[in-house]
Amino acid sequence: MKAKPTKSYLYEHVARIGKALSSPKRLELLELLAQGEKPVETLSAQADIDMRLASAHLKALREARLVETRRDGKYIHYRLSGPDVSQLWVTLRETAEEHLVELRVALEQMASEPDSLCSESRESLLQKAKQGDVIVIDVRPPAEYEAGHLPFARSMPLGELEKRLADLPADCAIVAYCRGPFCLMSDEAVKLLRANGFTAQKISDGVSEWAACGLPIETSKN
Amino acid sequence: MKAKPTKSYLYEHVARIGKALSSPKRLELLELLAQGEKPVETLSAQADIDMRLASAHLKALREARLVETRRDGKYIHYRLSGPDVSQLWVTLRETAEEHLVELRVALEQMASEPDSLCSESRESLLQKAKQGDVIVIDVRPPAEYEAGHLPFARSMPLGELEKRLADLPADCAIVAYCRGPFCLMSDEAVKLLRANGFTAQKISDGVSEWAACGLPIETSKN
DNA sequence: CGATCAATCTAACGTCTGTTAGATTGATCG
DNA sequence: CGATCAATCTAACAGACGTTAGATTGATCG
Repeated sequence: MKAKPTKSYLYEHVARIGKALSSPKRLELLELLAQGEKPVETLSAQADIDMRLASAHLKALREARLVETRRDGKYIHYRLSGPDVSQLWVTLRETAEEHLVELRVALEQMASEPDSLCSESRESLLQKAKQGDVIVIDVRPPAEYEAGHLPFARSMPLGELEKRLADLPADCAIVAYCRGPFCLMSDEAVKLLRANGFTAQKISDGVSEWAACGLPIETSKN
Repeated sequence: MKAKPTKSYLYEHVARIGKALSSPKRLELLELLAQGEKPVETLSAQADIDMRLASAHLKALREARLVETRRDGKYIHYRLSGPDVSQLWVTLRETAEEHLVELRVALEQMASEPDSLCSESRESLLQKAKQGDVIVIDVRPPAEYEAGHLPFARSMPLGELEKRLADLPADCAIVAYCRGPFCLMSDEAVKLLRANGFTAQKISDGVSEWAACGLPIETSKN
């Protein structure tokens, strides 16, 4: 006769996921991975931590089965182990924003371009983008754009934006987005665009938030 | 000039929520609270832990703003600070079930009545319950039923079920539910009902899971 | 008032966790 | 083959956490 697992055994397993989500660095890595598969080196650079520390945190995430790995020569690429992980991150972040006032305050203080948030609904924005009434630009690194981006969005990495201003129509409203509400790249983009006479706004959504409410995501590579 | 909070400050706040979800006992308390407001004494009894330990864990949950308190005489009642907390618990549990094989295996092993899971969709079950084609019974304690239950469900606490078998029609299919997939009460109910000649099945949903997919919840007290 | 009881507070303990830094593995490439 | 580089492993430390048990608060009630 097999010993039946106890009830607390079930909660212990769920707590494994909770533990994985209990470190700020790991959450930052998760959000970066939500932008697409990346090697450890890139992750440690983008999260601004030592590669050995990044490796340790990624090991913890892997043991909680939230991420998976793929070897490619010298590089080991990490990716989320499913779209539900990205959904979990969004739910967790939204719950934090809902209940922690300090977080909402901090978010406001960090915005260098207040009042730049596009007030439109996701659906109507999608419609306008389709009709060409607005230009939606993705200011993340090209690799992240290729891994998945909003429909009708053009890749316009923040680093190259200044050089490529001429590619944008001066008479059309521009809406920028980046990795999500915690990412400041779209904010920087709006600042730059406005300084050059463009009509620009941002949305706080990243691909995770967009996908979390059931809207489609496009990929460029096959 | 005010010092702007850094980016990692944002993740630290989200990690506060993650930390709160990183302990098995706290998760158990959260699930109990998802059934409705309860005093510490009840929580510690139902989670089978010392009241002082329960109090410590509840303090951690309160500091993460996941629960709130209300004083009523000698008793301090705890409740979830919003429906999104219950939603977060469901999302966390589902992610764990999706990615942790050990958890799925343990769940199967713990069921004393396998193959008792009702295969119907939530919507069609709701429809049948409305028409009286099935009897839906809520086998949780009465207080939890009163705090919120599935539409058309009858309160039939597990402890009183045996005495009240006569109240149930012998020719009608019965569907039992309890606190959720981790709760064994509905399983016990099915066992008891079948032993007495009834046609009985269970659903793994509790009110949290039911509400999480947008279906309505009824309350009895005003 | 003093007794009772729910709940929290405090101190103590062993354990776990995040971080750092050095050593090691494993694949690539000249 | 040795050099290089990505990534992991290991050891070590300080700090945080879960648990236990005794002391304390705060409300009720005879």
